[in-house]
Amino acid sequence: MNPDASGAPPATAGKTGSARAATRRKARDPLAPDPAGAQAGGAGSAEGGFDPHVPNVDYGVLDNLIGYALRRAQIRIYEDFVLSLAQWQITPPRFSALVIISRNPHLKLTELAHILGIARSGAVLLVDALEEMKLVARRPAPGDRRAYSLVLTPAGRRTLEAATQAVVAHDAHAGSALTETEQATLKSLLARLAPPRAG
Amino acid sequence: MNPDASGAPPATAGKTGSARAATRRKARDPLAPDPAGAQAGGAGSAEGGFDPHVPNVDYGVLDNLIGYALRRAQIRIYEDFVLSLAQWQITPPRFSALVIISRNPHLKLTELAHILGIARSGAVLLVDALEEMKLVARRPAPGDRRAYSLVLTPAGRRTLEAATQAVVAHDAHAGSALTETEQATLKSLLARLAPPRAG
DNA sequence: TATTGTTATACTCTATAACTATA
DNA sequence: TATAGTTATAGAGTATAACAATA
Repeated sequence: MNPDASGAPPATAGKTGSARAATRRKARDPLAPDPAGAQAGGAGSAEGGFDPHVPNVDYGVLDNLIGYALRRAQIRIYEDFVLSLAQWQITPPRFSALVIISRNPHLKLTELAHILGIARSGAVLLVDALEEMKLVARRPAPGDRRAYSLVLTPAGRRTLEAATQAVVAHDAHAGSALTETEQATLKSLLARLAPPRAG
Repeated sequence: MNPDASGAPPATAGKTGSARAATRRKARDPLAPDPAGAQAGGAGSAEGGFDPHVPNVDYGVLDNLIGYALRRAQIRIYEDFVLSLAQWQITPPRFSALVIISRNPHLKLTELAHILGIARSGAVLLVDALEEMKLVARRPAPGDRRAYSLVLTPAGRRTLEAATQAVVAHDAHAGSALTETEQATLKSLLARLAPPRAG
């Protein structure tokens, strides 16, 4: 199934002495091929590449919905976000993971999964990729030989710093049509949207 | 590949007299199984089920980004949106398609694909599902025997009306913490976000 | 030759469930 | 028995490319 599952030899056979001493395999490359150009509906997003708001089309209720306006804006920004990180082979989930690991070192995989809101199995794949890129390292978790303790490598810190600059610039561009005050208003309104359901 | 590609017999062999007189096959069921409960990271969304904002976690830059606030809000709303349509087996892309077809009858498949921002092949699958649900019909396109003309069936109109009510209610709930004025402000700010890139 | 709808195929992302080694 | 990480498998969504019928 995996394009490189074929002959990839056991990489790091003998590890320092923690967890599974697993035979890490190579992770694949979410944005390497991308023969088309656009990203939104392609590999990176999966959201459904909605809505350039085609002229002379009646969008009906859709145009009255906050949710739809949100979605539209989010898709536009998301595309650009992906592009701004493409040069480092960093996808949005990877970026989030790097930031979280950076600010909360020594998380375990399960904790990372929980924070990112994904399944553990997904976190494994994510960390596999980041580890192969030499940005993140699995370290033995003190006191629990089942677990890993995730940290950024020096290269990871450097890359994250550069990527963060790009992201911040991207975000500034996204909001560039708004004043500082308006941006603050927007954030505060967004935070008050769809209050977490009680049930 | 398709779970029900096995024995599904040719449905409508002889059609009225347009397009391919194709042998339509059954479409699958995006939200029928859903053994878990939550939708966000599951089948419906694909966005990555981010971010319940776990306490005692440092989110670093993420908390300063408009894009991230947007994403967060969008995911929360999206989950709820999916749930509010689940009883009709209508997913967000299906809802959009129904609305678009309703407001712009007699679109061709290719036009629908363009409006929705998806590939033609995806539109085929989408319409397959809606047709099988008896909500949409392919009619011969006058003047072009290659093409179909998409219309809502009576059942499609009824279902769309009910679903629209649910969606509107959902949207009202999503914005319920905001005043009317604030909602208007939010929409206007969103519309000004990430202006379509010139290039 | 171009276009419409279709089909086949592939790839990404995510999830669940079973498995292992620890606890 | 429960938990951490892993692996296998499956399902939804999208895309590209090739094809038949028609323009």
